[in-house]
Amino acid sequence: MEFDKKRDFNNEAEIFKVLGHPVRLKIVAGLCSHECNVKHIWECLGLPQATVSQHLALLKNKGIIEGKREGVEVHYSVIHPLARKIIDLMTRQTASAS
Amino acid sequence: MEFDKKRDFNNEAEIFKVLGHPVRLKIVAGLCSHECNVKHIWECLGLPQATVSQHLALLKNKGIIEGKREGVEVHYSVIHPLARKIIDLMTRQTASAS
DNA sequence: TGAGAATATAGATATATATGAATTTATTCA
DNA sequence: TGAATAAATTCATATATATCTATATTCTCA
Repeated sequence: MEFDKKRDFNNEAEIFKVLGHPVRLKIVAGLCSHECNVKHIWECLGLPQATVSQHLALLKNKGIIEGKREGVEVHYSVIHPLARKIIDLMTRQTASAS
Repeated sequence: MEFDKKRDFNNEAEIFKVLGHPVRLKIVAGLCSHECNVKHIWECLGLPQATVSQHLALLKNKGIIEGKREGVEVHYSVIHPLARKIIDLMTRQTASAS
């Protein structure tokens, strides 16, 4: 049976849902190549600090990124293997996926 | 600059957003292995017909699936290449992605 | 043509999410 | 300690989404 009531993908759906926001996707894609601090992110993206911070909090709660405090700054990096693979796949697609 | 204000992933984010719902993800995953009609889907999933139909409409509008009418029935299949690859990646992960 | 089955759509309502402003917490360093 | 900077949290509000019920559409076939 290809549609199995019992075999669900709830965890995976959670991941997609979180990645399914342009700002968060941009953040995760950026963090995939360079871990960095929060200020750098919101300055680059031209977004309010609070907005970025809230997106980061969500990403952290879902286990997609993790933050390490280094002095005054908190450095974030992507720790979720599937998320990383998905971003990889996506960025390799370049323009063909629109 | 790893966070580029101009280089966005809006199209990709749309795809993730649509896949980021347990029911839709299950539908798309199922359709990846077998195209089939609507009744089969909602019967297997144990969901109201209207609910499934609306999820299908959304998936169709986003270009992830397409429906072909065959007599009384409409058969759906996955047509979005990136979506297909993502589902592939996901199902290959099995239990490791939770 | 008209009954019946398969899908789709509309409208209503509950819930979730996004964002901005203001505030708070955490940390450094003079 | 206290000023300054980085980040997180809270609260209010606007917007989007999910789902249900009811209804409409599309097609087949007797």
